[in-house]
Amino acid sequence: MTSAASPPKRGVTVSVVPLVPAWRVDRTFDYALPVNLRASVGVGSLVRVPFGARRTRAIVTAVAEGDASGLEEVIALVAGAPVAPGVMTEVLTWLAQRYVCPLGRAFQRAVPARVRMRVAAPTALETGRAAQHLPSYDGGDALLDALHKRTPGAWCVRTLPGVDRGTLITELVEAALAHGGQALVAVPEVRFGSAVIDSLTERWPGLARLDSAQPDNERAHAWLRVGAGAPLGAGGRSTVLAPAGELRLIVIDEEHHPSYKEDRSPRYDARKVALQRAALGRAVCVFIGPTPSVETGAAALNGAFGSVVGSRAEARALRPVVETVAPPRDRVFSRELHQRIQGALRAGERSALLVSARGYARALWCAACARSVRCPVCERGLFYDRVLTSVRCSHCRWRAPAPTSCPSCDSGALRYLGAGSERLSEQLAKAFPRARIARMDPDLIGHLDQDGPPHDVDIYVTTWIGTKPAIRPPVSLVGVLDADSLLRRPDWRAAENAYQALAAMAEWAGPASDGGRLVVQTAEPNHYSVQAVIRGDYDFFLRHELAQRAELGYPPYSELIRATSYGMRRQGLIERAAGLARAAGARVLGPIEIDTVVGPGELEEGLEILIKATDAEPVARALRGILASTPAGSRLRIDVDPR
DNA sequence: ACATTATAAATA
DNA sequence: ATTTATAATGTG
Repeated sequence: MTSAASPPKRGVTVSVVPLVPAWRVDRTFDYALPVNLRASVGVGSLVRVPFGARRTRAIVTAVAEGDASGLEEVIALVAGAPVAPGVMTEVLTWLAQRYVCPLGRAFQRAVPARVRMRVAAPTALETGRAAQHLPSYDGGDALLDALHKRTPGAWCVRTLPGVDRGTLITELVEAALAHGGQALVAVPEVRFGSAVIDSLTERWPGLARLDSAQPDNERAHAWLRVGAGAPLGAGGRSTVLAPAGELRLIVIDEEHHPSYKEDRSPRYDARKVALQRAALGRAVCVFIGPTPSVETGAAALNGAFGSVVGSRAEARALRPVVETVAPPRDRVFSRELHQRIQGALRAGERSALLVSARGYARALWCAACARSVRCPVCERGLFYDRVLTSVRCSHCRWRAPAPTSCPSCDSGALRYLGAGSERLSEQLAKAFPRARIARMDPDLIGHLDQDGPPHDVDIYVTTWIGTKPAIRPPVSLVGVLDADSLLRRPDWRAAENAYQALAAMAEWAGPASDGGRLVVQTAEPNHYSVQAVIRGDYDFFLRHELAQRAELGYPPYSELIRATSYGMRRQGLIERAAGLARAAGARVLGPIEIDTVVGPGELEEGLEILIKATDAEPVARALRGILASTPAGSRLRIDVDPR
């Protein structure tokens, strides 16, 4: 950054992105860099600059020698380590373009909450242990070779069920950092802890923990340590934006997980960001998990990604016995499932039962007029909470004391329909009086911070939230009571999510050789998502799902953008968006009317279109113009790569 | 006529 | 986002 001895004293100009998330400031600004800052400020530095009538923080995107007269001067360097080194300024600029947000909002994501702290010089990582497990995977040696030789590229590692991914990821990091550089590991859902981060911490206690489970200041410190060159950082979705200037490897654990999509602006998909970052920075990007997303599976299939898989024979050996039974009409769990639970109890083994609804009853239904009690706000069915004796709408969160008589015919013949986790526990207690039954649902989950998973239970009753590896007890029988609620969701990803959820349940039940058994209550036992779990065959699922996606033109055969307009001028706004998308060569579905929940019992009316494009980026560029000039009182929300 | 409050414009 | 100029509205 220092110009040696250049007699004609020329100035130094820096271009910066002010951290101002406004469309009016969607570009870089130039400042003069005073002599005293020339040694410490470079591309990626966080600085303070005069901006309008005030001062604001900004990130440097370029440094050039030249005439700097007439420019305002940079006031100071704010953080001791760069927050966007290497290719990060390019990545953030790309992110703002693809995900249609102002530059300042994208660049804000590179800055931690607290930033005024001293950062120690980084210490090297102790590496050199030979990989034990990866070489036994097909393609594992090729991936290790690419890491050693620093051959850039993207890889899909499909792990065997029940395998400890922490060990595999440790082996990847060892190989990548054998000759220096930096690595980042992103994991989903850090709230209940992460086995992967735990094993990385065990191997390298000094790693920079970037996850939100850390206190703000420690997290910020870890972020700056990465900026200062710390070799290894690990954390949640935002880890893909950590300031590693010498990035060699970026790992996305459980790549199929929905938490990799940010749900506030900038609505980025961390997987796409990781790929883009690796491509620009010539790093290796590894997606690892037991059930890769369809997009990633397809890329591994057609050779766009390198592919690493466990042997099919081993995968088959690790699956449980899987049974499907028809959902019983007059009760919650079938005779078959009842017998299986009894069998497990006799053998002294634990069972888990998965219910799709929390609370007591999924619906309140009037036997006199055959109508169910509906939400006055959004007209959906209400579920009944017996503890609070209230009814609640699962969509808009509206709630009220439970009615004692039918709102439409005033009859007192209200029945509880569809068992929630609470009612099921009650029925189980009657059926198996000596069994110890534990219940877990979203209302109870806050209470288990320190306790961890319940171990002294015979039957564990839970909604999907209680199946997360960090909080579930080990079991040998898993019963999914309503697989059809997964398969029939009106969502183009329903089959994929159903397969992934059922495969996770099979993994929980464990191998048949250890007595593992999965019972799935479904009216569609021949659905390929169910069949793929029975066969323990990911490729079977992928083939069938890809055929569907091709037919309907969904990813990976297109990229999606969802646009939603709100406010007085929403009609005109959404039509303008649709017109621009069509002009950019995309297909547009809709608009349809939608209600967005803005508070308990509060809905906002909107109009929504779904855009299918071969490449989302030209469409995003076209839509950018509208966003910068939406009429007052109206809003347009653009979601590229919607979840 | 002047103070208070909403609104728009600009940011090197 | 924040500030500041400007317009709009209210008050004595």
